[in-house]
Amino acid sequence: MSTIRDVARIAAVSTATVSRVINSPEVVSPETRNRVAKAMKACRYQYNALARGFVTQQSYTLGLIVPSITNPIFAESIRGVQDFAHREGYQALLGNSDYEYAKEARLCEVLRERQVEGLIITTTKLRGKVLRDLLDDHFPLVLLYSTVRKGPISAVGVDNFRGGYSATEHLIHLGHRRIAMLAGRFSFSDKSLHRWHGYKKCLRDHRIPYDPALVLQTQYALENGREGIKALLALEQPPTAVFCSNDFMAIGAMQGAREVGVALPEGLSIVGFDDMAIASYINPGLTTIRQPAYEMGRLGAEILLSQIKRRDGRPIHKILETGIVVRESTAGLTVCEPKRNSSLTSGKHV
Amino acid sequence: MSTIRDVARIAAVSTATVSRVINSPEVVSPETRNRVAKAMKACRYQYNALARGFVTQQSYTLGLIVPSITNPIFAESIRGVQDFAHREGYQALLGNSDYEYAKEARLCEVLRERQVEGLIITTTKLRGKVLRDLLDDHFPLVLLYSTVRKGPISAVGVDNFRGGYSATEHLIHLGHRRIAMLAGRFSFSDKSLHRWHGYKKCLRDHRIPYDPALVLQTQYALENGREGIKALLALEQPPTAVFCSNDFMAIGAMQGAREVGVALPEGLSIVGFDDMAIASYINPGLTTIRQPAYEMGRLGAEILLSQIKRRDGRPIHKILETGIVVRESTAGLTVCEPKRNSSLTSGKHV
DNA sequence: CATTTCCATGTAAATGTTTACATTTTTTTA
DNA sequence: TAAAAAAATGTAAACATTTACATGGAAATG
Repeated sequence: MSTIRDVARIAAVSTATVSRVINSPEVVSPETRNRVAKAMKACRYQYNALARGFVTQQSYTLGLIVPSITNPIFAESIRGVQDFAHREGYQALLGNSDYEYAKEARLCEVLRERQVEGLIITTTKLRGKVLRDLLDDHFPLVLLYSTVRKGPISAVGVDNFRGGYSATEHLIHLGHRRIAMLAGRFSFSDKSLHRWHGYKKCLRDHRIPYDPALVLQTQYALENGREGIKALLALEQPPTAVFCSNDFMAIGAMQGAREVGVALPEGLSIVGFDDMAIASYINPGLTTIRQPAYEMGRLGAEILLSQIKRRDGRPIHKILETGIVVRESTAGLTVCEPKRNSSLTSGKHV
Repeated sequence: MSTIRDVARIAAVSTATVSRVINSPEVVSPETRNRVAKAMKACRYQYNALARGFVTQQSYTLGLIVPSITNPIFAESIRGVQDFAHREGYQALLGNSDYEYAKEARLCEVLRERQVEGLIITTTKLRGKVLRDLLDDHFPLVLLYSTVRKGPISAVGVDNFRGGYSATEHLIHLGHRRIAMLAGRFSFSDKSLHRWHGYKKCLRDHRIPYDPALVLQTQYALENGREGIKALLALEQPPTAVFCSNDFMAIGAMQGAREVGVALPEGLSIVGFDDMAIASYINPGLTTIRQPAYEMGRLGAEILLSQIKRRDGRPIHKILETGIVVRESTAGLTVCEPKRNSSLTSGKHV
């Protein structure tokens, strides 16, 4: 691979001049500029951005850690981050934590070794060594899908409490009283915890007793929704509606309900969280709480880059709006409950 | 940020020794090793992997370009690439081409400037300047979701022809004769082209006349499937079955069919391609051609890294197996066709 | 015409590691 | 115990750029 030196030799100028035609061509005379351009072609010169980063002490790289790249909601956020970052000349090194704190920690380490200028993390543990170390070093950092609204770390997220509240309220307005929740594990996901708080508060506001048996903590995948709903429907007093911590769980729950013969939405109303693109394409269409995933990523990148530029800035916290999207997976409580229950216990349905 | 030099000074050794305790600790005496370790702690030393890459001329980074990160099938492949790459100490810089050749070209450029040691690309244009340049420079390169089985570029993919053939054959065996295809645009996607060839060949083998009116080229997203199927169902002689170039289109087609009142699967059988995780969770479950997406990514990374290690190696081509996964979105031709048609033209259905 | 200003270019140091080679110290061998 | 071998450490150059500063010549100014 040829270097700036080769180009300089061929064009009979100094390396400084070559560097100048690359970085500020207007400052070098047209003739030399031309000569250098030709020399570059002649030796198939390839610019080395790493070497530049090495001397300018800027890698123009940022790190991005999400729990699961296979979840389209995070994929959208990744797009948001990349779109903004690319426009500013930055690239992103992407990592999956798989909702595991150890992987998150390891990723932080290798990304920092690679001199990322900042990190965007959807963290699995808000009070862990990872974030503390980053903070101690005043390392530019933005939390995504965050629940924090103040404190030293910049963060962008949505109002999960309110999202949980709206979801539950929607179900209550439809006449439901026995409302279950399929929640992500609170220990990995403070988001899920906040949604649960919203759910509980809404029940209380409507004088519906909270029944812990109706709340199941599991993981965020399709199969967890499927198994979770089966467990709930097998209860002595099964729910007539369920609020799921994300759309995967909700879609899993739909399938699980179908498998035990519960008709949707008559036999069970389901609300999800996220509003992934596919939510309006499944049958019945999924009622869900919309999160502006792309926008969250974009904004996260914007905040991070501003933070990188002026490292003394105050932390920024942004809470984006969610909204309930009502589709066909939720319906009023019409069917006679006892009947459904008795048929459920018999284990066969139509 | 403190450097190896600071550590050396504190531990009263040379920088070479510090480097040695980092890279081959066994070669330095336990006492010095200890002293150096302490010094590192003392000045909060952070290893700079970029500086190392600079001197060793290895970035331990590879570039990965996919058409759409929001498609879970590609997300799975990304995971496959990352899992293998990380194990070998590599990181991946990820880029989205959005199925646009210009973006693909631009990404190649910036990734090469960043000294990625190799590229894994799901290309949108097999015979373009991008790949030619890469090839001319003997740049380590692996094509993913590739249709090529020979030639100078390493590639891993599936047998798209056969996939298209199986999908069509399945529909024919169910009794369908009017089988449409919702295809990705052949100009961006040679995969789609090959699937179409499989589809045509299968029709011919079963003496079913090929009707170009039943083949629609569109993009790969949900809404394209939805609109596409509506166009097809509005034909004078609508299809009774449709083979879609990916699962998004198929799921979109389901929704589109529902919207014009066609019952699934009785009124229309649908076959997808990919077998994304959600395919077995929707209703009806999607019959589709399975692609080993994760494995493809993993294998691509493996081939690329082997290529990086010995750059003289012969190109490697791997064709992975697909298989049809039969679910509920396809059914035998039972309903009387004319009846459905007449009701279709009236525009209202149950 | 002498001085100042400006423009274009060159010089050389700096960035944080690794590593071939050299040197010193310790251990083994005869 | 001297010589040889092995182990531990040091020296310094190299990697591809950028950039502060220097330099020389041309244009502008008095």
